[in-house]
Formats: sequence, structure tokens, C-alpha cells
Amino acid sequence: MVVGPTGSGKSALAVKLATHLHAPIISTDSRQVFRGMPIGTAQPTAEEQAAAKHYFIADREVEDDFNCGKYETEALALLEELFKENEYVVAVGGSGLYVQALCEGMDDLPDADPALRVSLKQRLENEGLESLVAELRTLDPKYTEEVDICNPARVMRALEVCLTTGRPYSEQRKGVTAERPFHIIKIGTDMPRDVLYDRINRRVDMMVEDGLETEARTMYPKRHLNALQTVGYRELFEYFDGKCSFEEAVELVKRNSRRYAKRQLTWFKRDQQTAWFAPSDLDAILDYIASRR
RNA sequence: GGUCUGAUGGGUGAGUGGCUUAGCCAGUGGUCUGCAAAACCAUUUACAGCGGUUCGAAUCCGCUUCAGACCU
Repeated sequence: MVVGPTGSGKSALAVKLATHLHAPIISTDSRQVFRGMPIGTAQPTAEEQAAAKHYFIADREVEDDFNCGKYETEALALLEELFKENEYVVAVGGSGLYVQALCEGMDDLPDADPALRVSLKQRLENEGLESLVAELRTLDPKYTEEVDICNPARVMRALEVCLTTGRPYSEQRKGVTAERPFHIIKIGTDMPRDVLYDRINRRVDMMVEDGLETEARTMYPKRHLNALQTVGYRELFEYFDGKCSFEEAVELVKRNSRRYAKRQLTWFKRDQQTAWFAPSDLDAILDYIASRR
């Protein structure tokens, strides 16, 4: 399992590891799964995909529902197949929650009911967050104490679970780490912050050169889909709407990519099982894997 | 050489004697169980230098340094 912030060289490292270990690659990325956005989500290049078999890359449409729960189910089924023929499988991706779903598993909670979600969103707009918090307090006082009640997304999700199951959310949150039928070695790629940010900035420039604007323009009619709530697209949509200049949009893509990288680091650094390496230090990483097998 | 204007935290930019720190941005730290590249929380005491006036100076006065404008 290779984790790390965006732009830290995970994909390239994964291909090297896959080559050395004769392993296929399974992506743990919430956005690279979609077709039509190869540039903005920095999907593996054609050469990289030729060098190793990749899964969960551009294998569904942006209209398709996808989330960490579905990912867990699909990925586990795929891994069962892959481990029949491979000693190793390389997982790589920057979506912390998806990594957690794959490695630790999710509790058995219901998917979102789209209609309920829409109505909760409307209530949020009309009645305000306080109203939702008040209802959650009656349905699940325990969780209301724990949850960040300033965060609409969390409050709405908790309400959603309470309302669809008829039981308190906190009762169903087990937080138990699932047993997996395979051994997981977690490797993190990192580098000094200023170097990382410089790489991110330059990568955004390269995306622009490679045609990010055209790609975003194609996706513009679908901008309200969750798959397009993505750094690199949202900012360009603002430009298409005339809210800012192209140059400003590109600067925002860089800034938001840096912030995303920072959030990824806070998430991944928390996992004590992850060993951190410079992405170029392949020998040390292979030694580490050999020592942990 | 002279006159005038200005010098505020990483950037921008308000503040004209006390009423803790303007604000914004960048940055930084954090939260995280089905929208997660999402959503959210927290956060940085600076007033060019030296001296003076004052109970008290970023704010008033003087000198110095620097920058800009104008004059000769």
C-alpha cells in the first residue's frame, strides 16, 4: 500500500514496485476511477499502464455512483481474484478514506438515499444547521456530543443514517478494524514541504500545457456531479462562468492542490503503521518490503 | 544640494495618542466511517532605526537610513 500527498511520486513508485514484484496495481483514488478526466486527476500515463496492469483507473463514468463503501466491496472482490495468481499486489492512492476502507474496513452502514440527501440539503438551506443539529440531538444525543456540529456534512450524514435505519448512528459505529486475508505493508512517500509544493505547482503548469482547459470544458455540463467536485475542475468552471481570469483560476488550482496535499499528510501521518520514504529511494523501500513480508 | 511624500507581520492593507491582536490573502497545525480531490475547526502581537515629549507613542517632535516625486 503506497500512500502520500498528491504530486509526491506515488504513481511512478507504484509502477517500479509492480515491476520488481511482478504485481498488478490497484488504485486507491476516489477520482482517478472516472473516465474523461485523465489530465486533471493525474491518472497513470499510457506508458505506466503498459508497464503494469492497473485497476480502478478510468473504469466508470462520472455519472456513476461511487463511494468508499462501494470501493471496499469491489476492491476486496478484485483482490481475492488477483491474489490467486499474484504473490504481491501494489495498492496506490491518495484518498485517505478509501485507503482506510480497503485496509481497515467500514462499518455496515447504509448508502445514502439520494432523495433524503436532497431534502436534508434543503432543510440546511431553509432552516439552518441548528435545526439539523437539534433533530440529531433527539435521535442520537451521544453522537451529537462527539460530532463536529459546525460541519454540515457530518451532521447530515449522521441524520441520514439515523433516519434510514431507525437507530442511532453512534450505535452502529463500531470502529472495529477488519481482518484481511492478506498482509498489508504501508509505505508513504514524502519530501520537504517546499520541494513538494514546487512539484505540485509545476505539475499544474504541465496539466495546463497538456490540455486541462479542454478537458474541463468537456466536463463543464456535468459540473454538478460529485466526480467534478475536484481540484483542477472547480476552479476552471469558475473561469468559464466569468468569475475570474484564466491565470487566477490556475493559481487557485495550485493553491488548492497544495492544501489538498497538506490535508493528505495530516491524514496519513496519523497512521503509525506507515513507513515514510523519499519516493526515489527504491532500494530502501524494497529492503523494507522484504523485511516485512 | 533643496522641498515634499512615504516606510506597518511572508504578502496586501486599515488604523492618527490608551479601549489585546484591524481585515483579507498566503502559510501553518488539526478533525475525519458511504459526496472525502469533499466538508469542517484552529492559528501567526507587526508597526524602518535611534532619541525625545507623555502616566501612556504604530500614532506627536527631532535626527538617521531607505524609497519615490518634484525643484535647482
